[in-house]
Amino acid sequence: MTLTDWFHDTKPQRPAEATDQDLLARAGVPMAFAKDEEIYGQGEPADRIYRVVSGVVRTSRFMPDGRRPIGAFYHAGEIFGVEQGDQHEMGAEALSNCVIQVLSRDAFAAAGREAELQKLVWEATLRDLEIAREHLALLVRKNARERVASFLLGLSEKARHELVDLAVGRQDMADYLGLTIETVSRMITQLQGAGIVEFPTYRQFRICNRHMLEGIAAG
Amino acid sequence: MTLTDWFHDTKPQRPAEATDQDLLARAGVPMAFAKDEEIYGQGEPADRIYRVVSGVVRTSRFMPDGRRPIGAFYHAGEIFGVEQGDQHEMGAEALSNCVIQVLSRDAFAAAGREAELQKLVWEATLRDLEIAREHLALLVRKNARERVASFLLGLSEKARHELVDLAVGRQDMADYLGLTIETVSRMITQLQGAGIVEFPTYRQFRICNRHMLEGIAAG
DNA sequence: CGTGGCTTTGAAACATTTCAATCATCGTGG
DNA sequence: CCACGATGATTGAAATGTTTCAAAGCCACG
Repeated sequence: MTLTDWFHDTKPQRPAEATDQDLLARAGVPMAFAKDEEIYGQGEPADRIYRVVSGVVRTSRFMPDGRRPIGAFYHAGEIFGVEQGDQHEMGAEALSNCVIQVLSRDAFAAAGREAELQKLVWEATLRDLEIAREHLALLVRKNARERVASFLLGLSEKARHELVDLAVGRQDMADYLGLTIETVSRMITQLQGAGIVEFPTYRQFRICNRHMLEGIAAG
Repeated sequence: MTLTDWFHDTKPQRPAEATDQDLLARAGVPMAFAKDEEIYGQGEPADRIYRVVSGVVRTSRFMPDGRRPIGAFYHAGEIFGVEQGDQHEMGAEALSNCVIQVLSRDAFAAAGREAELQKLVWEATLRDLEIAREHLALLVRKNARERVASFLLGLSEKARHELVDLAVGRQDMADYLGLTIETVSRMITQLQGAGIVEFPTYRQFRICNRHMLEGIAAG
């Protein structure tokens, strides 16, 4: 599928998995990253494509004032690190121990898969835009309780087990949601008290009443 | 410049004006829209490309709950209405009386300018992403005063006169900034009281102390 | 001139942050 | 293996910022 095809395609676009995984899976090199390890830094050359095999990755950008707007979280199966320019606008770090499959852009070229590469870039950009817009809507319209509920719900949709791994600490949640640690903590306590979610440990939870959680998240 | 060229271009990408304007200016049909008129609706086929000649346009999306996250504001010279799918994810409306140059996508095809069209789509998407990210940073990290200051500053950069047209009412500002009308109003009063900006009328302003305004906007 | 829509202002209610203290958890070394 | 210390999470109380509700003011338009 070339970009032109893509462009004229009438169906709603979904991050396609099949072909991406093909090449990445065949030619990509699996690499392990430890928790908190940097996968690539802001400003480094963006000459590789990454796919999460396991673990959770976060992209974020450091601002002049020292604070850190977060781009997105990436979970197993998701592709990241694909950027429009040739240097990374945001850095990426492993939030947990991760296995990441890595493929250089040159490998695409070598394989004569330019078109596929373009498609990856395009899809990654669209996905980023969609994520940014949803995030925007969350920040504009939702209060603390709703934000936390949305966040947990979002995580649970990506997760494969009933017991969901938070992967991030409270500070990261707070940054992402535009709240303080303390507020996040209070909201979690509240949701837990209402029997809607359950936190066996600080970093993993289970949804007890999905319907209610969705009600809260919707506002 | 094809998309492949673009992709390999090393320079930081800026919404290019030259070629876009060429085709749009030559083949585009100028149309007038009255204030508050809908240019296209959410869900309508996205088969045209628009460029603002004069006036201000806003894109926004209606959410299930009735509220309205705003995509962006577009001023003279900017291109909008270009979308990845073939229907508009957001509607567009004229915030003031506008002149908009319109060109159908088919016209690009007819002119054998597919590549240019692709480039337009690509650039528009990148710009949207950049706007969304900046907006995100604003909402996550800034308080009411800083948000309003940033907004005014942003408008003034797009404007061509010292006396800047707001184009939007307080309600629109508030929606965009994630605040209430009243808070926006108070912040404006405050900035005015401090002699940083001046509002000769409700809908236009002048920056008296740009340096200070920038200081506030930065946080 | 009114009238209607938008804006400003005020006061009280509310949500969130801040600051401070306590508590849990986990890894480490005794 | 347990105790300890460090890190991160929770809780509380007061302060702050923002919203809400209500009223008054301003401007544009007929």
